[in-house]
Amino acid sequence: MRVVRVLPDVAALDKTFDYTVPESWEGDVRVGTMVRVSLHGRRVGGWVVADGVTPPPGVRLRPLAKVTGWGPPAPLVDLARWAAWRWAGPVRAVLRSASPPAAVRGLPAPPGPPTAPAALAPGDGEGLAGEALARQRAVVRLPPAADPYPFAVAAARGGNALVLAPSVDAAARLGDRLRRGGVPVALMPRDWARAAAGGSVVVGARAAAWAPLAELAAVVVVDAHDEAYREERSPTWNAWEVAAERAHRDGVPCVLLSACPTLEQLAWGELVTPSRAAERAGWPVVEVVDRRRADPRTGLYSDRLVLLLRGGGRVVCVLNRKGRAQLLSCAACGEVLRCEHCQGGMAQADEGDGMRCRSCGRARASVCQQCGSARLRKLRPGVARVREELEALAGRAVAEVTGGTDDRVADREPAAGVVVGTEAVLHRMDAADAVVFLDFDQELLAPRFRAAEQAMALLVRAARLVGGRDGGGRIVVQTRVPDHDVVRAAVQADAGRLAGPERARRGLLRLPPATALAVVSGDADGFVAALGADVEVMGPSDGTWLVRAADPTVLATALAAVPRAGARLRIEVDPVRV
DNA sequence: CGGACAAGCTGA
DNA sequence: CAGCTTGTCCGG
Repeated sequence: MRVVRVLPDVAALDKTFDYTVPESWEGDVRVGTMVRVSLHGRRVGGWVVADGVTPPPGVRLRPLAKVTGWGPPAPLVDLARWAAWRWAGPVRAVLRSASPPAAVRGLPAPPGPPTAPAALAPGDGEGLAGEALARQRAVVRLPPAADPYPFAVAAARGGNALVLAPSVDAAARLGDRLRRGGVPVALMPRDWARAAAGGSVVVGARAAAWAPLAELAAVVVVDAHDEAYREERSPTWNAWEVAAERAHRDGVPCVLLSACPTLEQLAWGELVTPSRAAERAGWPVVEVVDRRRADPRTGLYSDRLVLLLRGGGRVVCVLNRKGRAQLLSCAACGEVLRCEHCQGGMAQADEGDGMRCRSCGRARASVCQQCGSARLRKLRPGVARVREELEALAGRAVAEVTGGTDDRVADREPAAGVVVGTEAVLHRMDAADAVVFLDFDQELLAPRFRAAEQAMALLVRAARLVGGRDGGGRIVVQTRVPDHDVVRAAVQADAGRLAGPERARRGLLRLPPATALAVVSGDADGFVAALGADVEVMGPSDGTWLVRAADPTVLATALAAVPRAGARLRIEVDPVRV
């Protein structure tokens, strides 16, 4: 009797169980197949994770209850195990990402060969693509305005390529272009079955790293630095790393494209750069407005900004602060307004005249706790307030975009207009004549160890809206730190200038990639206490511990060595912020 | 996870 | 001691 091992899709049950395979389903069951089984009197879904196993003696086996359909192919089941180890989470969660969104009962016939060899604009990055694909691990520092398309086409020529883009939208656009170019495309997750059938280039966002391709030919990751590639839920796997591991296992090239590759990525692969002239041409002009000597009363509004606002054209202003004012002071005595309960800073309430504590959320009237004056000064105005002030300065309508606005601004705003928003505005718009970072220091000096890389990524996003140097668009950066490595790298259109100093800083502070980190929270006292000597445990502070190891392998091994039976804890490996 | 079952608590 | 809550164990 054939026996398979099944991992049930049941939360908090990371255990496998053996079942017999009824003869009528012989051919439908293999490693990865999605099944239903009876477990403790109920029917649950799960994956076949091993075939032809010898069950432990003394258990009465039950037959599989149902074959739901196709699931991740065997090598991906193995890769899922690796990812679960690498990011210290349940295999089940990873297998879910690797499974089709709806039951797949059969695969379509693979498409024929490409209808037309995908055409490329001559010289348009094709040389660089060839150069990159000739390596097993390449990081191409592709400037913001350069087109990733030639890389996708070049990868597709070799057979079943996997192309990842940071958003579903970006993936769909790239997929459309490939399809128009005559390349058969499977867009994940919609075309899961077509991807599994082979013969197509598979294009998709984060979860497409788990696309069911057989005989992978090459991997291309577009905008590989993008944090959208990181899964937020535990296990916090990163799609570029999963795709890279996959390519490595299959012995095929993996190419990461990014205008600002992360230090992890630079450590992983071989850097391929375009010519200095090409990289320069791919960045817009970046203007620095030095605010060190600025009158504090002019606040966020430099003469340069006013000139741009009045000049017509589409101007996008970025300020990463929501609401009206995030910090207030008394105009009479100068005291900063603080919460009477927790001493946290008070923010202006979104509606009405009151204030709300940013830490504990308690509300109170807008009156100075020191002198009772009701005349307040806004120390940190938010987007809502800034919109009103920009409108007054510009003499034309200013639209506000926040995380809540979900449609694309391009669809409803005139071609020339002023838009202000949090960084979400950079995702909601396609084009602009200028992007102004009203307070870039907030990004540069943010208390997160990846702040510099994240700030650089914002500049890259902004550069996408305004285009390359010859298009005439520009980025304006208002800052009191004009000599910051990020600012200099962007001004000189040379992302490489950031890497060296940033790597040195991280090394000094023993932060990734010099070390590997995990944040452990929840019911974790026992867990962290049992961790081995090759990791360093700090904390707890605020109920979370920080675990540090020499590298990701040591970290994963140490975390995997401690049993977690029943403990309700969360482990975030490679945290974005610590 | 969720069902089964045992041990512990309460009120008459 | 029935009736209920709470805790622990276990699944093929």
